[in-house]
Amino acid sequence: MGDTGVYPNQYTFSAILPACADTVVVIHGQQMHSLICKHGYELDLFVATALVDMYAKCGDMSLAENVFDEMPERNLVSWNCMIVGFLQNKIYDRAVGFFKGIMGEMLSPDQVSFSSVLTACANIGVADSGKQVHGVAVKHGVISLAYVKNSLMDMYFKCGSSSDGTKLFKTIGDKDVVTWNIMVMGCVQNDNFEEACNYFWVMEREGVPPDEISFSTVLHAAANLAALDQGTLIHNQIIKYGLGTNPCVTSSLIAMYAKCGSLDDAHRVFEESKDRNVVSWTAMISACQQHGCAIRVIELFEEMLEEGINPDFITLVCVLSACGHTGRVEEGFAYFNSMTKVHAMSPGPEHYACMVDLLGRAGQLKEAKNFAESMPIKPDAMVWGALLGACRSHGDLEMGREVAEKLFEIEPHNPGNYILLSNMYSRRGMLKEANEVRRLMAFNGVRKEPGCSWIDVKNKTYVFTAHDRSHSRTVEIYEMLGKLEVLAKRKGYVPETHYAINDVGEYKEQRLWYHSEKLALAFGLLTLPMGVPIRIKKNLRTCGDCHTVMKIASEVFEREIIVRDINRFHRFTGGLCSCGDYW
DNA sequence: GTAGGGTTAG
Repeated sequence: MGDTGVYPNQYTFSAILPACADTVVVIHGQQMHSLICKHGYELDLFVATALVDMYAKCGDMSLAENVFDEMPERNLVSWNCMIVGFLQNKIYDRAVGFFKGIMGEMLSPDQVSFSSVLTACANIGVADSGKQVHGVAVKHGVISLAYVKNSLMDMYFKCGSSSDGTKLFKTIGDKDVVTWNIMVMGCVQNDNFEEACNYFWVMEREGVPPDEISFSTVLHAAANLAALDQGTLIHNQIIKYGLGTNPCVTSSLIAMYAKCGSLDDAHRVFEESKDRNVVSWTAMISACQQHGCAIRVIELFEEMLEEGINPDFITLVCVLSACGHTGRVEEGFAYFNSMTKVHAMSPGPEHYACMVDLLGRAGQLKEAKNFAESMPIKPDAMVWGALLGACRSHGDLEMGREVAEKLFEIEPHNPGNYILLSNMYSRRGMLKEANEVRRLMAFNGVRKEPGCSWIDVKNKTYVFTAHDRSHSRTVEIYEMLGKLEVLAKRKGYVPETHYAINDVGEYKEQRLWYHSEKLALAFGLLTLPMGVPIRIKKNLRTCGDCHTVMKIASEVFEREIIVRDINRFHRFTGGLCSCGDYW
């Protein structure tokens, strides 16, 4: 255009600016901005609004605000662009501020303003301002508009008022797929995974076709329930709706199968997926990580890089922790350094925690501590938690105590830290100190979450707590455990009594023997036919003693036993565990 | 020219 003697006008600039925004490179936009000034269109309402939008999309809200401030006149779209800009740049309180600004002018907010500001409120996470916006929306008569009511509902769920969210859901007559997705997600956020699945099937029955977001959400719920049957049913629906190759859906499928204990199915989905992106690769990498296949994690990561796909920060969490699992200290450091040097990422607390864990596991406790203390960002609970875990594994009580003190300050309500330190004391026979830690825990009002395990037999779920005697086949279960005890002791089993710290003497040994996962195991041995794997799920980490017993049971009964605890899988066969005794 | 729901981790 420059050579043709034809000059761009305001329409040209309004049309070209969105393209600059799409490149998300602020430099192009700034060049265009200079050109606009040269031609004298910077004060034009439409051009300036497009400039605001462009700067917002390029992530520079201060430049966007400069343009906005210089505008001689602004319409509702200009204001909305500021709200959306702050929202997309995660500066939520300013988005709310600009919403209030609209009402200070003689303008009336529209559904764009409402749905955007409600999303900002949802992200702030406190219902106060969201509730006020609710009132304003009612006054402006926009409450029945789909975007507004959906955003409002989502705001209530994200701000912890799920009863308000559910109430709103029930009043919505014309529920679209987004309405349903928010409801399913609302259940997931409240850990009501079964209810999440139920809502999904109701939606399906009511004839609302699920989209990829519906599937990834409900698969997340099924994964959390470790419900393979449910997950497989959902997979059938995915195929029915033709979303079997959608990368977002395949990522969730891979994660679901992995979390339900079926690495083979996860792998099959991954192999069959054609357009893989960083998320689906990471899902597969993480699946291997959860199943203790650290070498495969590193192989997959290298394959991914060869295919020219850039990792994200979650990929690196998996890779670094795989290096830690296999004692690859040098490789771990090389990958860690590659984050800044090759992948242009700055490591987050998670990555530093992985490195502390890596050094700690390798027995380099001093180096691990130095690493934590010389981090460029302030070490958080995750980092100190990794170091405490290492102190426990290597029996460094002195450092453990020091680190635990820090953790008690940073996160006084996490029971895990107290239990870890207390167990370190009792392992050394320092029962008085162990009890003191327990007392401190009680003093701070912290309670250990009661452990429970569950097992599915013939489509029914049976839940066990420690010492549970509520099951109708309790007598047989305890008989089976007695039999197992004899066989285990014959194999050289010695109870690892430091895992049951509150008790003393023989009683202590007994308490250990009736942990929930052992009860579930006994029930599985009784009810499931040979050749069928015994799948047990636990809400906490499994204890070392149970881990030992599971290994022995897999050998003496010739059974495959799969225990899914809070953060990983243990697959026991022939006296060995897939985790390589590392978890 | 502006808008709602999520995917991979520990």
